[in-house]
Amino acid sequence: MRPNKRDELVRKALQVFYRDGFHATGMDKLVAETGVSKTSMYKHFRTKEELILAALRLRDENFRNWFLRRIEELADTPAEQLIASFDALKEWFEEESFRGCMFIKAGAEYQDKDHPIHVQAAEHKRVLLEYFTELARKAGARNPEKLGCQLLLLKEGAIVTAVLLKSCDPAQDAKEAAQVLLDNALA
Amino acid sequence: MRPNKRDELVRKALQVFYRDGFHATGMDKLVAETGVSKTSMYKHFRTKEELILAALRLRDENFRNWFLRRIEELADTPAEQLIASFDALKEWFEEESFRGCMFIKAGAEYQDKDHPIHVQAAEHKRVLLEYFTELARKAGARNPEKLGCQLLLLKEGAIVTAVLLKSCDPAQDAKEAAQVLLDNALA
DNA sequence: AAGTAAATGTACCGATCGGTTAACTTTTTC
DNA sequence: GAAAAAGTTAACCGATCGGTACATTTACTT
Repeated sequence: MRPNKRDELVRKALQVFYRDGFHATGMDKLVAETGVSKTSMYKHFRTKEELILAALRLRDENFRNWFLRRIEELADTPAEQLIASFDALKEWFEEESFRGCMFIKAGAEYQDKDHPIHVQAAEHKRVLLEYFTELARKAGARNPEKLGCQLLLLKEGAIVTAVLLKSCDPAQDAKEAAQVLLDNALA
Repeated sequence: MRPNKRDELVRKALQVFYRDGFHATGMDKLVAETGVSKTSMYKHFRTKEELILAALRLRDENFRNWFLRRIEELADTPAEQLIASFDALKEWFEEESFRGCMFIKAGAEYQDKDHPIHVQAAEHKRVLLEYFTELARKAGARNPEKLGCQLLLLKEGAIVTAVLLKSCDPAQDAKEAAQVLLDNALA
């Protein structure tokens, strides 16, 4: 049971789950797309749920790595970084493979608040909220918790709007809104 | 094929789809919960997709009826109504049966932009965007399209955050953010 | 009351669901 | 180089998927 084989399976599963959804993706499809046999798959992951959780962990790592790094590349000060995060979002939306937020979708397909998949999706959002809040604090916002949450609302709203509406430019509108909220929180 | 029977089936299907999701809800479960036979169900709806579309239409009607009416009850002027919409949202979030936005979930489970279910979910959001934009115009906003979209972002973000995070109060934070954006758009 | 058309229920279709059994290769260990 | 351990395979499990065929019951027309 080579660990790199397992990683490869998680990577591929992540792709397919993100593209096609969780319930809509059967283990047989995963097995066919990875080229591995079903028994091998179940040697690496005891259940489909365990595979989904592994895929979500990888997604969390990949996305946060990319998002935070990109923000730091785009801006230097905390205040500028809060705004730049919406430029990073825009880049994400414009990727051909963009299909919305995997954790929103996970939370939507597994709605029970005690379900491990729901819990893990919530954890991802909680960490991002902390990141925004910390940046807001460093930027000197009057109420960093509130500003952090408000910017998170804009980010989440922009994501679901980018999925459903092509008429408007949610990343740009969210960025301008963020600027107004930030100015207000600093004044 | 009494039309009221059909309506009753759609009502029940809406409940179950909203509670358990689309892919996770089989026609057999629907048939069991409605007490009708499978053949009858398929006399009313040629496919599961047709039933889902009917349920979404009903949801669109129900939600918009409630939301717009509640906003008008809560406030008189367009500017106040834009803000009051977040009080209405808060009431929705606090309902025991609240499970997020059915159209976000539909768009998440049927991601193909040409899929009828995705199209109908997008249409719901488009209509709400128009509503916000029209209110923004009547309120005298400098750029009503932009303000309308920004308030929609706050609304959508508040919904997905209400589903995933219990730590913060998304409706309240969204309301205060909306007030800041509105003031800024009127100044 | 007879005829008929709509509505219903039972039983079933092939395909796929998540998951397992048992035999077979490959690799590791001594 | 043989035995044990690990990894892989095809075939299969009962349950459920969306959807149908067909016989039966209900309701309306005349």
